[in-house]
Amino acid sequence: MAAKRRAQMVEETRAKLIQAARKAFATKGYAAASMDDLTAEAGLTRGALYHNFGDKKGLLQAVIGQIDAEMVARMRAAQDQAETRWLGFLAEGVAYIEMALEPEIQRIMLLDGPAVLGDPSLWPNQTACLRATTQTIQTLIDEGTVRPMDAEAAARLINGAALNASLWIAAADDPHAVFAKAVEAFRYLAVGLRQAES
Amino acid sequence: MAAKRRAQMVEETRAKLIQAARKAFATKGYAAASMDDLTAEAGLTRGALYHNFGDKKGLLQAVIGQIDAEMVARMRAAQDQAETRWLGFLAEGVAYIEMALEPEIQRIMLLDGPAVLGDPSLWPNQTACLRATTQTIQTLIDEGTVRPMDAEAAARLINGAALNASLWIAAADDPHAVFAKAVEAFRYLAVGLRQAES
DNA sequence: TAAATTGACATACGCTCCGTATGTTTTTAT
DNA sequence: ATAAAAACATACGGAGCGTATGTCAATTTA
Repeated sequence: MAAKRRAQMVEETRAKLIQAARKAFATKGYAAASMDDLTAEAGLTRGALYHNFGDKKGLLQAVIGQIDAEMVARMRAAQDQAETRWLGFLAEGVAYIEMALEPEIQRIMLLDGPAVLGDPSLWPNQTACLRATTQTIQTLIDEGTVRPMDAEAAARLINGAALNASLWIAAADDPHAVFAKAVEAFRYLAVGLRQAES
Repeated sequence: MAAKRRAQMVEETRAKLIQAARKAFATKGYAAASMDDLTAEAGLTRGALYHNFGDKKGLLQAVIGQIDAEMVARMRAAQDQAETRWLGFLAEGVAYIEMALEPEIQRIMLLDGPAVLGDPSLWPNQTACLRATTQTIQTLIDEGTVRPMDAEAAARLINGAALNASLWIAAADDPHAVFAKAVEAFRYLAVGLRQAES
């Protein structure tokens, strides 16, 4: 039984560090988050951190990987409960906007992540979100709902539009009203992708 | 004549610092750019920097203000030489994508800027680019080319799409091919904004 | 024009923080 | 049972930011 204790303990400390990092990065931002404070709050020291993640950027990567997985799950959920594929695609976009409204996701995934690790498309995970959107669009192209075009290109632009919408909403005085405007504009934009009726 | 010498010298040192900062921020990134090295290359010390810009973020703001002005000028130029307003709008978007391909703009305006200063919509300048796009869209709405909708919302989503397109292109192995795909997708998206023919 | 004051910039200091190098203890392997 | 290795803590050095203080030129005032 001691054979498993080892790996389990390691997994626990990694989880503790990631959780503490999520909190610190989200509230203070990556640059202002102190590794000493961070590890202390997890009941550890910087030694554990450097042993497990190499450096500060490594820790950020781990945090991003965790959040990314959660985002994909939520996008799938939104898509699955839509009636048609097209509506599922729209729901996916709206779900993305909603997620990007959360301060934690905004700060870590949208602001600090790209600044520290470079463009998300180069990340190890390849931002699973983007893959999900690309796959959805490809399916819509195959079934003739969307014009024949590069699915990844469409996914990237759509994601970018949704992303900026979120940043806008988050900074607004009246998020609710702005959210409505953004979703309306988003639907119009998406319509541009559709195949002209034959 | 000595009355003007003073202000002129100040303006020169500010210009020197901003130029050195543009170079350093663009090549090393904001976080990795050392104020000591930066000012030394301008033939000055950190004293001048803190006196003129308050702190490191202040210097970044000044740099962003300068670049922003240049971007607006280029977008206007692209729009002015188009035949119709609608084509001018598309040209504006393409121009934005092209500009965002430049490493300096990408690093400073798109990555470090938002991460350090927060969302661009909260910047003092209010990113003049966005204003330009909003105004263009509003004109198109007024003349009936574009559906009645919130012009700023449309501008933000369009800008976001163009932005992500640029980041994608910049990270690609074959930028030229990807650029073509991105522009195609961009045009389709934009069509979604157009008024249905009556 | 001479003295005083303000402004522009340089120098010096302390503080925080990151990364690494070196221990120390517990587990795994032989 | 002893050697090796892993997990984590402790200790050290270096870099960088911001501030406080100093200095010199330029502008103002008398």
